[in-house]
Amino acid sequence: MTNIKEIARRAGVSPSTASRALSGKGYVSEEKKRKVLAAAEEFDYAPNLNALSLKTGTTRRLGLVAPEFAESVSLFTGGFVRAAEEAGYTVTLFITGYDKSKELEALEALRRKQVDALVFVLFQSELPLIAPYVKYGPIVSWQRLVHERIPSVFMDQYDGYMLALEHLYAKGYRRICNVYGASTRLNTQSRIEAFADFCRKYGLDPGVCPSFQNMGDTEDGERLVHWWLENGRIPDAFATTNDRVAAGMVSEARRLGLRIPEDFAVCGFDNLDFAHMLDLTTIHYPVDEQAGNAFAIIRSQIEETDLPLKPLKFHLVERATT
Amino acid sequence: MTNIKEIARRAGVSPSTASRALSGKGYVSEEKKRKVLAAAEEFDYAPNLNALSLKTGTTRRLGLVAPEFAESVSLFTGGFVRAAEEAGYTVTLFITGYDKSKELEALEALRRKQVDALVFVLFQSELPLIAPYVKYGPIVSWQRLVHERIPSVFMDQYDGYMLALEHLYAKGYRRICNVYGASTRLNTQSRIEAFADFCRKYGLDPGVCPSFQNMGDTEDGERLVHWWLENGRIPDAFATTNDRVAAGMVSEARRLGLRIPEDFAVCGFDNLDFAHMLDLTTIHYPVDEQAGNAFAIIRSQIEETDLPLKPLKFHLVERATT
DNA sequence: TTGTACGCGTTATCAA
DNA sequence: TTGATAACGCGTACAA
Repeated sequence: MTNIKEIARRAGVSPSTASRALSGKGYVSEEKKRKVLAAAEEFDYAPNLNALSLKTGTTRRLGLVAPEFAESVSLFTGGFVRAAEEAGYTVTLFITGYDKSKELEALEALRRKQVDALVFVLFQSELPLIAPYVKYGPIVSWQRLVHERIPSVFMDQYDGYMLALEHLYAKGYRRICNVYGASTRLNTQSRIEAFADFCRKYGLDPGVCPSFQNMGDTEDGERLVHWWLENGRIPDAFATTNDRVAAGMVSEARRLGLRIPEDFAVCGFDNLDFAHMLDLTTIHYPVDEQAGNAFAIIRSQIEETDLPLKPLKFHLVERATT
Repeated sequence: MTNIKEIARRAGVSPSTASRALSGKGYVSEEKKRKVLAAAEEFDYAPNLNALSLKTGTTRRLGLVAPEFAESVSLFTGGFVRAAEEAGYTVTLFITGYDKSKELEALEALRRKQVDALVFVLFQSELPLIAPYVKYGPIVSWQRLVHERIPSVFMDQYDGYMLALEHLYAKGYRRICNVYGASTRLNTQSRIEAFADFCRKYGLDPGVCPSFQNMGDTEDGERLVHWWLENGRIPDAFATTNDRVAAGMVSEARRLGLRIPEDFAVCGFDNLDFAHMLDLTTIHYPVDEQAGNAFAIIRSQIEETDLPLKPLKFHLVERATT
């Protein structure tokens, strides 16, 4: 509505004096300062942020790119936005629906200076397509990846998965079935390594149960229960991709009258909201703090400082399914 | 990086010709157009959105204000962002943590033209404080409220709650206990009315069970089970605030060895993610489409058109707890 | 069909 | 201590 010129006119000073009075930078006599502030108050003045952005070339706005908005993504988003707001940044959301062209739109927003930086929850596009955009501003990834210019705040799931396996071993389970996620993911590789090391450590036969890959949904978990019934009931415990799969197993088992953990044990991963309600043993990891670290990295790059990152740790949440 | 002036110089034309060539508006000879586009390509030109925003006074950016990101709020957010992106708008997030001053920051963002409009998931502040800001841009609410200038996309829970009650009645339950949410909410009032009408319709005594108010957490649900055990096991069914309370009841009952629905029935509300996993009977309502309507209202106001709103309906999701 | 000049709102620079 | 001027990047009215 009213701009600084108007305020200056009303206060009987020049725009630059008004600017100084309002920003508190530079010399202004007490009297004029008073007048300017009074005029600003009276005529409901508020600086136009777009003008500021144009002038400074910076927006104090960050973009967050996610394929969808559910579960741990909203946790991450919440953590990121809170960290950002605390430092006076604002966050704009880009939901891609796993569509590469939408990812490109977010990258273009960076290029066109709508945001100062981007966090990717997940990449759909190939890295070589993304990488050139770092010249327009910092890009950080939650998804685990290795790239010179694109830092990632992932946690190596080797440790977390080992925690699950050790727990199952301590509880007496010896025929553990691994239910892995997408086979292309580095996380899956880490888990496979963890299992190999685990078997070596305790002298277990890794081939006693088959493993599954590319599992991720509740429905996958439900199917696993039927597989278990129809294939000799071999595994006595399942270490699963995530809580969704675990939840599918637990609820389907319940429907079929099976008993957990007597018939078989289930250990989830993520510690989502519903894990508590299902009394699901699971592995918790600090999504919030990963988000905080993502912001810290971005801020360090933007403000050319060097903010410390929080160390991150998995921990076991023991409930009723093991 | 490179601006339109630079491109014009490289292409040997004036900035305005370059602008016309790039935007496709106005007359430009084919040859110069080609040259300009080639130069733009070569020198990696991308229009600066801040300059555009300054010039047009509009950002094509909307603000979404929520106290936190969990459950149905993330559903709503997802729906809203998708609708907005489809129409070429972008969404900036404001998380208040139930802090009024944070709400004010979002309102100030509107005033300072960082966003063109705001959606509030929930108001913490008093309405008279919010209302004046509509002069800076459209404000829409998800929360139910009545205000001349601030439309709301709420659904009257009378219908939804009646659906739950009718279902419980049809299943043979006659001693229904109402577990309400915050007593100040209009939704609670609607539910109370629904229950009164329901009792009248079937000639039931509304006082056969006590009602509860201000219930909303899982823990509240857990406590209710203990109340039921210690107070004569009177109600044969619970109609609850939301799925959280219902989930608390169901899982606590399970832990205590009670049987649902034999000992008592439970009907939730919201149909959240975990309702499926707990096999919870509940009332579903289309959060997504409410979000779509919120966006439609905003867009109608901004673009001065008149977009149609989708009609919204509750429906019962019958599962194993009734 | 093209180019010049101006304004969007702000602040930094510099001269007074 | 103050004010005129320029500049951020763009679009566009208007003149040529």
